[in-house]
Amino acid sequence: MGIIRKTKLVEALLQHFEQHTNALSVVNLVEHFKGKANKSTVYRILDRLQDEGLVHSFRGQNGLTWYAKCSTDCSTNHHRDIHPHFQCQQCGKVECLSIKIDIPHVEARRIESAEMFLIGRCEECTS
Amino acid sequence: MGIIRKTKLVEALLQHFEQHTNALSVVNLVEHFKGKANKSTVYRILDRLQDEGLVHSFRGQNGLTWYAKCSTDCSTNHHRDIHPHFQCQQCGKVECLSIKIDIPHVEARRIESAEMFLIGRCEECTS
DNA sequence: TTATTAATGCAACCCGGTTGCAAAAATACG
DNA sequence: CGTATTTTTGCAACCGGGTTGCATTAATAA
Repeated sequence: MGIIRKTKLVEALLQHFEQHTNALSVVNLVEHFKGKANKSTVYRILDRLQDEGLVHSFRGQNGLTWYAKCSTDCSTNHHRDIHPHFQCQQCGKVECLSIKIDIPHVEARRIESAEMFLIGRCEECTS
Repeated sequence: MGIIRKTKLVEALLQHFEQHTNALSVVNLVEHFKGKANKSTVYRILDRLQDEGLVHSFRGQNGLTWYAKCSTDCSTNHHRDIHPHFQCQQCGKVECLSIKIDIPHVEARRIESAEMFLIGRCEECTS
């Protein structure tokens, strides 16, 4: 009854996520699987993996979509994980930061989720 | 020597921002000025206004671009204002929150800027 | 093994945003 | 004020990330 089928491409994508701790942009993924998978297929597999709670997505610098492997505390129904994402403006890599961000309490508004995107320099690129 | 010219459209856009305290999506602006201004022109004026430090932009829910009037503490060279943005998931309105977000210190990374986007319900939409 | 259902490829499409260029509007200047 | 200069604008075409409908193919169920 597994509603998501383990096709070759699904396996390939999952394996790719295992091998890359950093986040991956959809554009890169489409490029990487060019010839092996159709663009639409990549998009649809990512959707499914996100529905399954295996990966999560967020938007980066130019409104581009990024995906990263979910950590253990990222369950199926509890998306939009409450951790910030970081991009190094030098080398361009994007990663999940394993710290909790505190969601501000705002008067007269009920906050239900929050996204934080940090831009800076990673250790390697700090000269 | 004002490097930005005060054309009718620039005035119109500025006035529009005066009248709307909430943030405005570019899509809405283009729609609103349809017939009076070309799409490209709207984009270009917004760019210029941002360069002048009169408005600032950020990305909302679907990677769409939003603009809002800069507050007094938002100077020309100090962009990407350190305040969070909020969108009501019920009525869709987007606004700047006049609270400071504390940028987390992250080990082995130099953080240079941060963006926070909050999703929830505004007072009117909280039943 | 076959029937069923989900996944894939393809091609066309959608839409937010950008660009090159000629025409029009602002500003500078004599 | 009138002209030269520079910035803006409109237009039309384009770019690219992302989506969709549909027929074909691959997984799973039975």
